[in-house]
Amino acid sequence: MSTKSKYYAVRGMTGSLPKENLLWRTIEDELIQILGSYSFQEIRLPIIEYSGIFNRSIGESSDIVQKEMYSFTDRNGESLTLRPEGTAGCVRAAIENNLLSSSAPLRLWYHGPMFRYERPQRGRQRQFHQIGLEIFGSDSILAETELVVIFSRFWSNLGISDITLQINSLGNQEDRQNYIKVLTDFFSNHSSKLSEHNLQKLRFNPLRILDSKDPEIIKLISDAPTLDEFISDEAKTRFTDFKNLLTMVGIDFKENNKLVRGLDYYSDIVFEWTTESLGAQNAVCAGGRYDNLIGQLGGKHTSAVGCAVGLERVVELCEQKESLKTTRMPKFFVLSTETQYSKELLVLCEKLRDMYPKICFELDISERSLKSKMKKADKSEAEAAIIIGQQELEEGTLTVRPLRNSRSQQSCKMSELEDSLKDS
RNA sequence: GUGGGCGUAGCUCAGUUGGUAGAGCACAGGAUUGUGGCUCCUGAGGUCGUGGGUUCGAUCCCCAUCGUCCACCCCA
Repeated sequence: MSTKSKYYAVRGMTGSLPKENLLWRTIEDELIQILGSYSFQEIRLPIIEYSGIFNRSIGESSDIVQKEMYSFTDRNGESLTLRPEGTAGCVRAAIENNLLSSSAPLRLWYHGPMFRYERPQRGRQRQFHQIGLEIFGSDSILAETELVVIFSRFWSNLGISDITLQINSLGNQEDRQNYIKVLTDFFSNHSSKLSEHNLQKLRFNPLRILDSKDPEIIKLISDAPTLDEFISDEAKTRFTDFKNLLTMVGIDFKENNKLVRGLDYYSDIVFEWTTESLGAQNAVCAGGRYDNLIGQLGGKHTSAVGCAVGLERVVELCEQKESLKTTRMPKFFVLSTETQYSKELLVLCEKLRDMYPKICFELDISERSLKSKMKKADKSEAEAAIIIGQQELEEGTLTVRPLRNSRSQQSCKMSELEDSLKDS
C-alpha cells in the first residue's frame, strides 16, 4: 500500500465496489423474489444484541462464542455483541413480539451483515453478508424440504450447477447424548492421537472432531462408531421420509454422517450445500432443525428450521461461472458541444426524465472538449449519445448518435427519443 | 490464534549479482477546432509499503513493523 492514505478499512471488512454491486443486487433480488413466491416475509433485525443471546443459543463451547464475537460493553455497562449469525436475533424478535402465538407456521427471512473475528481468507471476511430463512411452528419435514427446494431453485436460476446437497440426521437430544458418550469413550482411548485442540473439543463437544480435515484424524474416525447407529427409530423414520421427499421433488443429495453443525442449537435433520469451486470455504448455504432453541431462549416450545446463505460466496460463484445476466436501465449520455450550453442541458435532462422515467440520462458535467465528452459517452456504456449544440437548441431537436451499432446519427424530437432505442 | 507466499505507476507485472527504475493496459492532450471505438504522436505518475540496520551508496542484503493473499482452524 502506498503512503497516500493513512486510513485503512478494518481488516476483513471491505465493503463492495460499484462494479460488483450490480451482480450483488441481481443475486439478492433473485432470492428475495423467490422467497416472496414461497410466502416468506421479511423481518429486519438489529445488528447488535445482548451478548447473552448468542452465548445461550450458539453455545458457550462453540468457536464462535469462545473467540470470534465482537463483544463490547456499552456506556450502561451492558455486554453487547455484533451479531455473528442471524437465527438467535430472529428467534428473540419472534418471541418478544409474540409472532409465535399464531397457529400457522411462520416463514421469515432477513438480510444483512454478520461479524466474526476470524483470520480473513478466500470466502471468509470478518464482516460478511447472509440471507437467512426461518420457519417457526412446523414439525413436518416439509419445512426442511421447503428450505432445500428454495435453494435448489435459486442455484438453478443463477446458473450454478456444481453444488452438492449434503444431509445428515443428528437425532434427537437423547440419541445424541448416547452417541456422544460412546464417541467420547472412543476418542479417549485414542487420546494420544489427538491434538491439544481436539482434546479440548473432546471435553466440550466431541461431535466436532468428526469435522476434522486432518488426515490422521480422518483415518481414526473411519473406525469410530457412527451417529446413525444411535439415532432413534423416530429420527430415522424422519430422515428416511426426508430423503424420499427430496427424491420426489428431484433433488440429488449426498448423505454425510460426519456432517455436524458448529452451532449447538441444531438437532435432527441438518444440511449443507457445498461446492468445490471456492477453495477451503466450501459451504455456501447451511442449516437444519433446531426445535429446542425457542424454548431455551424463553419462548413457548416451538419447533423450528432455518438456514442461511453466504452471499459473498454466491457472488464469487456467479463471477466464476459468468452465468448470470445482469441488466440495467437503458441509458443515454447527454452532452453539449460547448460548455456554455451545459445549463440548458440540465433543464433538458429534467424534461427528458419527466417523459421517460425508466431511462437513464447521464448528464455530462465534465466541461471538457467535445472529443473527450464523446469518449466518456463511449465508456459510460450508454446505448447512445444525445448531442446538443447551437443548432439543436435553435431547432428544438436532439441529435442522437448510436454508440453500440453502426447506425448513423439522427436528429429527432424529444417525443421520438424512445424509438431510437427500439432500433438498436 | 498458528503456518507459508507476496507488497515496484491507477491496474497487471518486469528489473537492478547494491550505483535512486521500465513495459503493457488504463489516464490526459494532439493528429481530426460539432463527434467515441481503430491507428499514429506526445504527456503526466513512483521518496520501489513503513521504520531501523549493514554500506561510500539500499528498491535489492538483514531485522522489525504494517498491509494483503492462501492454508490450518472455524464456518455461510
